[in-house]
Parts: sequence; C-alpha cells; structure tokens
Amino acid sequence: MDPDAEIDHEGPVPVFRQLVEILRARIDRGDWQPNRPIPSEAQLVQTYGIARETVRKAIRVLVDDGVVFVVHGRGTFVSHPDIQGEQAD
Amino acid sequence: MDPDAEIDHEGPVPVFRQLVEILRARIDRGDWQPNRPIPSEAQLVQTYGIARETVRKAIRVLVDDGVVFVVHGRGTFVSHPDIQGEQAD
DNA sequence: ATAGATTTGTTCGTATGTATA
DNA sequence: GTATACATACGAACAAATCTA
Repeated sequence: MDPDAEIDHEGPVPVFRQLVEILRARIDRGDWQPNRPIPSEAQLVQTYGIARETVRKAIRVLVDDGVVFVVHGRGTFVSHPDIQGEQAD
Repeated sequence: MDPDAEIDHEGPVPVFRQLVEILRARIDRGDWQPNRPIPSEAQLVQTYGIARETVRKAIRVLVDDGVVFVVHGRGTFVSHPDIQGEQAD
C-alpha cells in the first residue's frame, strides 16, 4: 500500500481499513520510530478528513496486530519491532 | 420472560422485541437499581451479539414505556419506580 | 497546588447503505 | 413495499489520565 495514499470515501473498502493500511505503510517506511508516538487521534482526524471513531477503529486493529500500543492520556506509540508478529496462535 | 433468556435469531419474534422483554425482566428482578445505569449500548451489543441499532431500538421502547431514561454522553438509567406506568392514556 | 491544555476512554445521537424476510 | 438487522461513518458530550505552566 502506498503510504501517501488518500482516503477514498466512494469505493467499497471501508475507510478504517484504508487507514489501517496507510498507517502500516507509513510505519514500515519509518515515518515514526519504535517507542515514538504516531500523530494524535485529533491530528489523524484532521489529516485524513475522517471521524474520530473511524481513526480509533483503525488504531484498534493495529493494536490487535501488535503494531502500536496506546497509553491513556499520553498517545499511541509504535511497538518494538522485535515484538511484532509474535503474539497469538 | 426469563431474564436469562438468550436471543433467538431464527424464530418469528424480532430481536429487538426479545431484548425489550429480557431487559424488562432483568430490571424487574433488580439487576440494576433505580437511578443506576444499565449496561452501555456497546456492552449490550457484545453481551447479546446483536447490532447497535437493534439495541437502540429496544431501548427506545423502554424509554417510551418509562422504564428507563437516557442521558447523552452518560448512559441509560433505570427510572424511578413511582413514575413508571403513569404516563400516556 | 492549581489551572489549563492535550490526549485517550466511554457514551449516546444521527445518517446511510446493504441484505434479508 | 415494509420491517428488521447489520456495518459503517460522522457528531457530540462527558470522563479520566497526563503534561505543562
């Protein structure tokens, strides 16, 4: 997925799925380093012109995949690479 | 109605009607006291494995019947017993 | 220690599209 | 055509945790 892709509100792919792939691609590209925060929910809302609920839905997927972790009141951070893809069975 | 009944997706009774009766039974049984919140819409969605719209439809019926009242951003609360069954004609 | 701003967490409000009976 | 049900999406209000000044 192109990390610089824009959200397509018309197509069949849900907006939150698109955001998941965009953020994943940006993390892969190194936009944000491990243990560093990605943009806040409010910033992602602005950047991509989508609703907060949709941003949070995408982040929930990335958390489940171990790509990022969230800290209440602080932000959402890129996980350590050595931990990714090791959970679940 | 059995307050511990489960939703039947096959039968002829609409899901939201079933939920109305289940919640009514649970309130009658005292699962939640007057002025105390019942589970959130999201929790009811999870507990009963149904869609949010369906939960809201059921709650709307209970509100119309004066069994519960809703506060935006806070939750849905059990009405005072002394008020129930007094409205409408 | 207080106050305010930032950020995530939780909750209800509304609307649209799709599918099914 | 109508009613039911689900998924998605955007809005709005309030709460809790964190940080800064």
